[in-house]
Amino acid sequence: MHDVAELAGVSRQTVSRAVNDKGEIDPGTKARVLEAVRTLDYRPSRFARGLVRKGTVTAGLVIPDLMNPFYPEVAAGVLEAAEERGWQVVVWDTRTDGAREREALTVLSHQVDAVMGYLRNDDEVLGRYLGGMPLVLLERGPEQTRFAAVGVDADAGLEQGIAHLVRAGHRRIGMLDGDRPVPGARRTAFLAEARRHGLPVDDSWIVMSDQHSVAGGEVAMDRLLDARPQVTAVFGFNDLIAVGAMRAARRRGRRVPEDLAVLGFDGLALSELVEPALTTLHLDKRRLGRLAVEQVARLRSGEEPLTGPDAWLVPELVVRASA
Amino acid sequence: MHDVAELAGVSRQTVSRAVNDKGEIDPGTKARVLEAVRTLDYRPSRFARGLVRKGTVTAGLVIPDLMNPFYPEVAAGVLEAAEERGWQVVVWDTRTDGAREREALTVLSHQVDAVMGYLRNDDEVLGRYLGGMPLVLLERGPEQTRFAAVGVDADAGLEQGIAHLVRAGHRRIGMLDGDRPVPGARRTAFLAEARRHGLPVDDSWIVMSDQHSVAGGEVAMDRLLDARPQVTAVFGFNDLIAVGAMRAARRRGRRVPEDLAVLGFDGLALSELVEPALTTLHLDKRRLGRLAVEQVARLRSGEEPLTGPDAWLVPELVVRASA
DNA sequence: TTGTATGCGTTATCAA
DNA sequence: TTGATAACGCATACAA
Repeated sequence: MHDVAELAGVSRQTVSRAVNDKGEIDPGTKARVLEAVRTLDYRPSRFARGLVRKGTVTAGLVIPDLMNPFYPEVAAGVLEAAEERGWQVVVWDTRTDGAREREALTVLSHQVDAVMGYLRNDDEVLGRYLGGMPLVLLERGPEQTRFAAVGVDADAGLEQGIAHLVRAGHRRIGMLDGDRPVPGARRTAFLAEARRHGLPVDDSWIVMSDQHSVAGGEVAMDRLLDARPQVTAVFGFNDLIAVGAMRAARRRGRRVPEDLAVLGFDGLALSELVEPALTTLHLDKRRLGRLAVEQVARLRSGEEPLTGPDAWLVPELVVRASA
Repeated sequence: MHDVAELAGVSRQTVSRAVNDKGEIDPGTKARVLEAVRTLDYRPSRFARGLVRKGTVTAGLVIPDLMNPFYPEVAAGVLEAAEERGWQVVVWDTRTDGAREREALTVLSHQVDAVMGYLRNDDEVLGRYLGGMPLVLLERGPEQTRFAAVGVDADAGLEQGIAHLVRAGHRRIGMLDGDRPVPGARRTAFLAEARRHGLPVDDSWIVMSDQHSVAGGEVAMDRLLDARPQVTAVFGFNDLIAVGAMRAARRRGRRVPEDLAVLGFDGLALSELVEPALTTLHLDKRRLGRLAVEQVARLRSGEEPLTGPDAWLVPELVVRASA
């Protein structure tokens, strides 16, 4: 800025006026200044600006895997709501790696005003890396964290899902669980519903899929079919895993849904496109993202964050051909 | 910071030391300072920090639609490469809206150090909104812009694609084009290849799909089948449109690939999951994203940006069941 | 181990 | 219409 002022033969203050399109400046000098700006390729420092002009809000969004179509949709909701508030969003993909997640927090805690995201590290670790930064957790049970959170009501979802399967006559229902740091709410809800319906189902009917992907679902389904060949229906942790289950089952000669019913979770666009189309517990992922932004806003304004039903979206059973 | 220093009974300098984990500080005072930090909920201003510590780089990434699985994959590449360089990325979803895109540029030009993305506005407009900010354009032809760019070699792709269809005996080949601000390279390449092979194909065999989505592809395919019922193969602007084409064709009683061969573009994960699996011109989208980051780095360092083959990825024909 | 002085690049205030 | 001066909040060099 100093150089520009010198080249244009004015003070730095006048440079500021020209660059920011203020009034109170002679059109001639303004042109001269802008000319100097161009020749010197000068651009104002965003830091100096931010220091003196308050009001720019930047939030961090941490997600495990952009390749899983679930997260882009949540992110779309976040970006949309952030834009409406005039916020910017720095996105970080941890590729489901705890260490990378901590790195993300380290960096973001210095560079943004609040963080939201799917985080695997536990409260204690998060607190250490956060340094007082407001945090909104996605998808962590209300009693599982001291931070503000938004998430999914797995109980309500599985109540519908299992009831649907049982209504269709299934009793030997397996589950392909996702690999999560905390014992998942979906698994817990699955077992609770199984018990409630008196199904002959316990932990041995659950197989972990170490990847939240179609490939992971295929592998897991192979294992489930080996361990529990008598299974007639399977609930997938998410749609990708459920699609993998369908593929593995069909590869092994089982027809879907005749020999094996498949129920997914999330309601991805993909679920309508596979064959047979996937019956799934559909979630409003975009709304989840918007809700996260609202929680951040509450944190920032000192309001009480949302809790209970307001912060816990209920999935909706969408019945298609697979179950 | 001042308040913290006062509460802890030290100078601001000592606060800085405590907060930044420097040596040269008595453990006792450090604890006292951190205590004060906590009670006052103090967090350093990222602007003041940035002002004094150089080196934080933030890039902007502008994409048209996070819901189209193509873009998250590019974004994943961008984030990955950015992380390796220690950069942060502010993501903006324009929802394919030119005005929203200009707003993004307005904001980002003040808040980041460089911008990359899929932009519809033309060079002149971009220049006006950019204010000197370095820009890397994705997917704009080399001769179509004065900015640095990375993209896809549609010619090379369609050469393989059309040759494959012709080899299988197709001559009446239609295209479902995407709706783009500039006349698309894919369309041009499609027509050139059709001519080269002497196919009876011209603009009347091309239908615009106003949405880059499965639904858009369905609608467009309906229109194509109405206009050109004799079509035996169709090339979709992208995989989503191609999948839509398959669905429309089958809905109207045409078998794929027996009655209608379908060729996609992009190589999304989805293309393997639909039935029949989609033959497509597969693109390394993650690499595209990484390349964009490299271009930004070159721009920043004053190096010559990549051009020609280095910046233009060649798609690879992946033959599956649909064609 | 701690404090003082200085500067980072910008805008706001006020005087010229 | 312009310029001088004082913040903005922090970190670095140097002195104590």
